[in-house]
Amino acid sequence: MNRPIRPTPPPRHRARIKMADIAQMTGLSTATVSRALAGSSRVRPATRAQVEAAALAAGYTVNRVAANLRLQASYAVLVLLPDVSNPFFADVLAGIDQVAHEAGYGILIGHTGNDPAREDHHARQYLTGSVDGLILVNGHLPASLVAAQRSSEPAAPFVAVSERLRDHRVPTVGIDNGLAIATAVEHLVALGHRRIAHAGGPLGNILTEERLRGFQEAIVRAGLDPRHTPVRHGDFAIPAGEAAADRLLAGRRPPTAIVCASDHIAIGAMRAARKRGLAVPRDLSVVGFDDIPFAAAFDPAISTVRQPRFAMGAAAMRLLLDVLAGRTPDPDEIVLPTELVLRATTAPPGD
Amino acid sequence: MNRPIRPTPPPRHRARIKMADIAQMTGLSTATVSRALAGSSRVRPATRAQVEAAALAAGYTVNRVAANLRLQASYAVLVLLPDVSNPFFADVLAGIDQVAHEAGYGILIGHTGNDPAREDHHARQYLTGSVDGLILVNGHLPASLVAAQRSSEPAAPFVAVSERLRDHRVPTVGIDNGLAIATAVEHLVALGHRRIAHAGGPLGNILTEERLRGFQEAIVRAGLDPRHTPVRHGDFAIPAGEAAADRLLAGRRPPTAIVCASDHIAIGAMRAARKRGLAVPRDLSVVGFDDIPFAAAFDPAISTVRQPRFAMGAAAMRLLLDVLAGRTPDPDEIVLPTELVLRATTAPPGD
DNA sequence: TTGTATGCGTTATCAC
DNA sequence: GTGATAACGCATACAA
Repeated sequence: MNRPIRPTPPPRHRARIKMADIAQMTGLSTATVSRALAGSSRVRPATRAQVEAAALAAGYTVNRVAANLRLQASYAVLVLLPDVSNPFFADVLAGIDQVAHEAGYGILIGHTGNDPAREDHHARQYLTGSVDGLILVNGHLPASLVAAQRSSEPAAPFVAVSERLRDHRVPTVGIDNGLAIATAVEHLVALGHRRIAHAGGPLGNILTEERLRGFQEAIVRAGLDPRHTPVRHGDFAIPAGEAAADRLLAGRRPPTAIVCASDHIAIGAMRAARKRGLAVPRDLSVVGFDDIPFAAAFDPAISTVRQPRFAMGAAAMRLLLDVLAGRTPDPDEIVLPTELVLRATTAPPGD
Repeated sequence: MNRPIRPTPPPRHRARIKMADIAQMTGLSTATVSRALAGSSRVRPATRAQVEAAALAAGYTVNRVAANLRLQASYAVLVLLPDVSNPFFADVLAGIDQVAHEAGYGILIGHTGNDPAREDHHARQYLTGSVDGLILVNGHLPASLVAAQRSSEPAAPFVAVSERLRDHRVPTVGIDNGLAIATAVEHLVALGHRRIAHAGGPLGNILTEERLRGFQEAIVRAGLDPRHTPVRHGDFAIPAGEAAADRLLAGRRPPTAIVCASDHIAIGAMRAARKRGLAVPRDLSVVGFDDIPFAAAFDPAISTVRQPRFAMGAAAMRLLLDVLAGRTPDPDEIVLPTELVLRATTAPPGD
């Protein structure tokens, strides 16, 4: 049991002014003050103005905690991110934020660092009142939610983005990873490449598996010899890409193109190529995945698979709003289209 | 007045189990259940075990909203970020997170998008109970906090990181921007550069001004001719860096080195150089600022000023803990050391 | 060691 | 259109 630690005794800084104070100042009841502040139509305009003036003068703001307790809702959702620094998430967040804002919801971001304990902590902590729902971005299903979801009870208020959850029926928005990779492979094949490698993500990851399968199927469809289409796995980061490419390029007949599972991997692959004196794209073509902002800034600018990040976030929030409103989302799995962005890292094979 | 919009009526999904239920299940009072769950020493071990078993079986978790209302504290802090995607913030967050975690606090992240309205919204919304304090990272002082801070009242529970707040006495942790830039200039001077330019951040920004001043003072100290040390301003992003360098390099006697106010600006500057057929560092030396993760991955690897991001976050959280504990932080302005990281974008001038 | 009762600051129901 | 009051779920002072 992880027991809440209560650290320092909470020393109040300055008695916060409350609704009763405003009521007293205006000579009204808290009921009327509440109604006026909430924008109820059942309060005389003059009264409302008076209340608003008093609140402004006193610097009063409704205590959300008390209101939430009474309302049994917070109009806020928690977005669980494994790693806030990943530029991939920025636009997803923006999409979530926009839809949430329009619907009168606020968003909070929880950083889990891929730590299941953190995920669980956040989920437990905030799902008991502080937020109305959860959006899981590329994360795992917090353990405390698994139990709830396993039973055939009404859907808990959460949805997943990007990474489909294994073995759980959770509303999800994502992309067709297999198709996206296949598009990249087909582009390289059309360019004349016959020895195409894949630098994939971590094994065990669903995205990795979908991309790997898409790669292999595209290779088969193109009639390429699987012996010349090697695959290496690592995580999604730069060093892993460099390591993967190091090994991929070390063979007797190295690939002329590498399809990567992330832009970071692509950057690592280009480092490896450079070390060997290989020029991109002349000696080696590289395709990334995600189209992070840096992809276009890199030298050479990276050809990559663009994910509709903003739309993914927006769709996820809409899904969550459905769940929160008690509707069962239909469809509950949304697949958004990707786009192959051709820049400067792909060219016909040199030899 | 921005009146709270209350969107859909909050349909409860499933009557949440509460402490009274656990009390009933165990035949104890809610008081004892509460004590057992809170880890009070004044409860018999057997009783505690019984309560924990029941809670576990029922999947019960304490309702934080109710507890917070009662405790008048949430043991959570809100970190306000202008832009979650900026890789600069990741380590700062990690530093905050670690110290917070050790002290029994949780952190929530608010994304403001540099929108004062958002900042204010977050500040008001969450400072009324949902969180105990605020950490402003590189942001502005939310309007609703300005009033509180202006008066000579006890410090409101918030601190600032990175960007010093103008005209307000707020505990702050940052770096010596002027010194940092000066170090870069001195390095270039030692290399033999005499025509050094500065591609700065947005005017009006405190960081920009400190860096600019540091640049100019270092130039004077080195005895360089100010006519050969031009300055351009833009925002901190890549395109601005490219534009600035475009103009800087267009003169009759262009600079042989550019000191940039961010790594992004440096990347933009290198694009501009490339367009003109200038090789970095042979024809142009470039120094960035921040040492974002990409700086080392870039080709060529960027020489840059490293900020102690993790330490900055950790120090900020410690400062906030002081304020939350009712202590007046001393010192209330912490300046952490930077480090010039030499990589592959600086060399003696070519001509 | 445990139970009873009260209040944290709101909002909603019901009177008026 | 406004006021009194109960209830949201929990933690603690006080009693036992």
